Amino acid sequence: MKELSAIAVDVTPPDRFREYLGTQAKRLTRERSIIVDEVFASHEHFDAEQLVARLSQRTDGNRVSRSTVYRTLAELEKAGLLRKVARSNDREIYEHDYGYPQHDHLICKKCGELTEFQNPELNEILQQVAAQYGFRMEGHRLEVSGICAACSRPPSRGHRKLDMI
Amino acid sequence: MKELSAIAVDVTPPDRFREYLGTQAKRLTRERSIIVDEVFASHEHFDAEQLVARLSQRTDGNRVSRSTVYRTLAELEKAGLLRKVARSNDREIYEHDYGYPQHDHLICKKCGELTEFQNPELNEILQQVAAQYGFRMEGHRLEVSGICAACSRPPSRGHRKLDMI
DNA sequence: ATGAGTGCAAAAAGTTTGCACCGCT
DNA sequence: AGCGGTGCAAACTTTTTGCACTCAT
Repeated sequence: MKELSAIAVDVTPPDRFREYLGTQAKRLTRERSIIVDEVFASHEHFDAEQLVARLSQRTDGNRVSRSTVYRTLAELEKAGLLRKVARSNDREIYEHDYGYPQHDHLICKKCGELTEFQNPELNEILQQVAAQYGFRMEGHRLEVSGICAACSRPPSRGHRKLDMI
Repeated sequence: MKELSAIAVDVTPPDRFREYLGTQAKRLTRERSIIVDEVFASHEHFDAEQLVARLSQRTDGNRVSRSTVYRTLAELEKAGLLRKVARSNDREIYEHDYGYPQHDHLICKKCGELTEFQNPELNEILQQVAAQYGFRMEGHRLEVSGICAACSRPPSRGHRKLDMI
């Protein structure tokens, strides 16, 4: 995935999660730690199934069940650590929502690549529109679809993650 | 739903659908006609289940099965008559994509209301961004989430379609 | 101890599909 | 005739949930 650079963060994701859980009288269990570590090991977009695949097949003591993955993803979302960015192949796609700048995505219809981009004007415009409708904006989700640069040069058959039939 | 005004259309949806079907060696059956008529009877956002409910309970000769509704929605999408605008309550929400201006939506988290808005600058910005990344933009989906004007005045308990628990 | 959390299997919910029959062209 | 379309029920996918057991605090 093409990504923007990270922002300096004072508190690490695990810390922030613990913090959030504390306010909810919830516990930071071994399973939840494993999940946070795995999720924040790299700034990749992912879906629940991919995470389940990685965590439920571990043979050591770090295995986590499918149910717990789903339940924890929901907590991480509430904690502001993750957010759903898009939906692809009938699955919700998650990304880090902590320690990274606000941004939107270009989604290639051919290879599925998600490219992040930032545009300050965009938010200004949305603020204006919301104000105009008396709408209290809390967030947005913008997916620009089309064909990415790599896939636009067909001769070399550059970039086809989606060849899976 | 709050909506924008219609654009003058030369060809009616049924005509356009027939046209499309022709190019695909497909047929405009009685069932498909019933569905197009129902779908374009009003400019409302809807999901498959709502359409199924309306069409599968008819007692006269105009009943259409669930399968056919799903299959035809897919055709209407390919024909450029409908598009998925959002996902609400785990269902895809459709709207007319023919005879109506391009626009985006404000989605109220409380009542679920979809409000359409138009902003020319938005598209310009996306064009620029796409160009910058060598991305061939084909479309976009923008959902602005927050609280609508009606739901922002809680005392009167104005507007709560989602009170369904 | 005590109530939150986990894993499992079963259940939901939305959507898709195999198949036998139907009906345009 | 031939092929596309329909309806039904069963299958599938992703996500959620009931329950008995486990464990963090």
